[in-house]
Amino acid sequence: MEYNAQSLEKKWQEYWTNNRSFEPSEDFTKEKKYILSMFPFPSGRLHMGHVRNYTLSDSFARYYRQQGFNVLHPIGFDSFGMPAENAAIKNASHPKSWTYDNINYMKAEFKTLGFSFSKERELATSDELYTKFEQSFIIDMFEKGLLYRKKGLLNWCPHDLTVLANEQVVDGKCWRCDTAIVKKDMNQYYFKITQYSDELLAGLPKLETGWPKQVLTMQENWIGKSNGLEFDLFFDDKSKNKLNSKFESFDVFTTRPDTIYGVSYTALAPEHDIVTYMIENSLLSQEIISDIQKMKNTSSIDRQKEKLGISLGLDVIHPLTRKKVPVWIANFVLMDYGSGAVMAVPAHDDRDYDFAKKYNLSINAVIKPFEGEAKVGKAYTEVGKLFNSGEFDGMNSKKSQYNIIKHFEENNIGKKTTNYKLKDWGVSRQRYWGAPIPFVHCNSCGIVMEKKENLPISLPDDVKITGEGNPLEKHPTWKYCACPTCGGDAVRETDTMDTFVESSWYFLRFCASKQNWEKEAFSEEQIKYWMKVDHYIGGIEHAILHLLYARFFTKVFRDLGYIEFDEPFERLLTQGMVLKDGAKMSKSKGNTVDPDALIEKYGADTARLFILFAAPPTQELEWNDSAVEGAYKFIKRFFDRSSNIVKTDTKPKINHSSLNKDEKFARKKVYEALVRANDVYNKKYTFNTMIAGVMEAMNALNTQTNTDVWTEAYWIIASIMEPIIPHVCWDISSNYFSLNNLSKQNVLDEVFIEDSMTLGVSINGKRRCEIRVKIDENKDKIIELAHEAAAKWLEGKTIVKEIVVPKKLVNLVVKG
RNA sequence: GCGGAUGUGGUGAAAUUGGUAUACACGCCAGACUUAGGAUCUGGUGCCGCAAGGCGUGGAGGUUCAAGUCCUCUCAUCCGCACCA
Repeated sequence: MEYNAQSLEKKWQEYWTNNRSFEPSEDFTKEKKYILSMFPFPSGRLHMGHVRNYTLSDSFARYYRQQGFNVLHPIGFDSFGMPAENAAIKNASHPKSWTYDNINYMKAEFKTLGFSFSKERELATSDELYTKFEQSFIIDMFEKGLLYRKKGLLNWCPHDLTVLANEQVVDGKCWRCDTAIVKKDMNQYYFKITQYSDELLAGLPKLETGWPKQVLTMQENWIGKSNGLEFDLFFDDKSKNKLNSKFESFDVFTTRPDTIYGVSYTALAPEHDIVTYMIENSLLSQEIISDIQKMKNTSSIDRQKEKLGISLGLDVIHPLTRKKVPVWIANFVLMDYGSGAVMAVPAHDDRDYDFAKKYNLSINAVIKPFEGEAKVGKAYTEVGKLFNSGEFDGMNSKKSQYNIIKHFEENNIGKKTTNYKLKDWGVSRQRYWGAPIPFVHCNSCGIVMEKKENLPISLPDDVKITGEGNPLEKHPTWKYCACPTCGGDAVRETDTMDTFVESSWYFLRFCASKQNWEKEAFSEEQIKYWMKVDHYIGGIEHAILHLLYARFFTKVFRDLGYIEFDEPFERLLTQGMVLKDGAKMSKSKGNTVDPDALIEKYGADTARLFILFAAPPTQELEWNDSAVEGAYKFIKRFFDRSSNIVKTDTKPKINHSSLNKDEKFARKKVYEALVRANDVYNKKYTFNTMIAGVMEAMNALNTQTNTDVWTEAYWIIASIMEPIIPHVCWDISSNYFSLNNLSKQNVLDEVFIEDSMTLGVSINGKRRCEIRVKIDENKDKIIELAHEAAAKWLEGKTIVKEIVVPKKLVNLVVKG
């Protein structure tokens, strides 16, 4: 029979659908696995990154089904978000129809790829039922004080009168009309994620067994906990007068109190209150004011590229030396970290050093190395010995931090403080295609929560997305409503929510079976059974934000009493990007590979096999058309050679000792592949080497003709390859084994027993030859054999050392 | 700029974590079969060299009997930087 991927795959896809093969059981006494891949934004068509993501999760899901687990492997769509509006602007379409058309198309694509998703739990986050519960949670969080309103700086296009996302700002200009953007201070909603800073940080070590270390490190750095000293710097009288006595001092935070005597200037963020006051009261020249404006309108990343400063003509008094210290504005001082002001020690901080050099400010060293001298021409940032530091002279700089903080505290001029880089999470979006924030602004009651029975607050359908203004704000009627508290005239909040909110709890929603979706977000019983997610698979680009937000929501839901665990994801697998010609696949570069075309030509199994074989999942994947061809040929060979096997409902029993050398070797290779397969799902995720193992087994099988060996091999290989190339494996398994082999496979140790082995022989670490020895050969005999084999290289030399590494090699160290 | 990663044949990659570098595959070369081959099968293939041998894991040093793996410095590429998802 000829291998025909298209008809074979279609046949099994229909079979799986008709048999509801992948719907989880409601029998909660069975052992479960919850396999989740990050759900996609419905951009229109699947791209290779998606194929990689879902091939990985599908392999896990299928593997655990074979192992007898009750598997939940759901899928949905993260369907709110800006691209739907961008498409609407571009094609004069409606975000809703664009989104749901895309979803339908992509669902069909999932089917052709043979992904074993539970179709009955499919959801889109833009569904009203999803919005309903999300809004309800938002209200809960508001009541708990975890959601609040404050001013925040946004990118504002003065021409389109709209807020721009960072990606819509190109070189400081609006992407649509090229107008220079300005930063605008607007009221926005924030989640108080900082209330959980410590817990989010403390939870990281518990994830060490299941999460990649790099992700934990990135999150740790992102939360950015640091201990240090906080103190006030007081203006001298002259400066105080300049400021009309409005400000006495400002607050600074430092993680290096040991360098306090080295302070030679201080720097404020351009957004600092004092700067704002000086601008508003014309205490600075027009020229300086416009420089400050320019600085403020520069993105935080661009600001760090070139250090810029502006002298304010003010001085503060050093808290210990009582000397005058000039006050500057510096573009690298961030308003939202610490107090937006720093003490600068150019002698011992790289940034401060560059800045001082540029503006010719003094550099006062106060720490020197324990031995020798510090390098000239750069900041000395290492630990050392204090000098020029008053009573602290001679102390170890690291240890002096404690003493200096103590000194500040005893004299009541400063205190020990902990700071975090983590900021509260701004969730307001001034856009249409998102979940409305369920609040109402009432003239008499102020900001009022919507009543839960009125949820969901749905979006109006009759809008035109033009890219100008906020569509909900502009809508003629939508925002007008009665106050839920007093019944008086009120207006709805027109901000919608960040789409990261939806993706912060979708994994909980998946636990609920569809018949209860109207009634509740999820049930306690279902959550208890399915959570946590056993394997979570997605792109490394989500290492920080999405994963941190999902962890935050989990802790909040716990504190709201909805769930009983602290962390949502037991194990995390972060996949690398899919590249072509060394670059990320993108439409603009024209280097995309269309999954549909690939499936049409070779079938889904080929696409899946190539993707898992070409690189380990955590690494970048370089696309290669001829390697895809190779994957296809392997499957075809695998299918063709199934003609060597005989029909059976049970695995053949083989007497290993009666086999010849080639047969034994083939069997050993097959079982080696099985051992590797089990390792993949449990710890290593190295599908590529597991597949290589199967290929080795196939090559070895081909050197012998024993039908039992062939049959046993296919019984096992069709089982371990089924998670990867399911269609062809189901076909073979149903043709020959009544599908009985698609189940847990046991390793037979007897096939690994050998009586001799090969050892490498090295001279001075350089491999020269090899010897064959009995498995339990003693050391002296091994050395003797090594001497014989390496005689040529030992001539005229003296052996100074002989190293035997059991089961590996012999190294002879020679001289002369 | 800050934080995180990656770098091994012509190509994608492997190496049980300090122990025979290049498994498996692509490509290439040769052969077989064939009217034909962009099908299939068999064999070969790190680089230099006729050979002996030498060299070889981005680069430069170091530790070790032994380094792709550990240390120091350095270069290049990629991811994230809070309104892309």
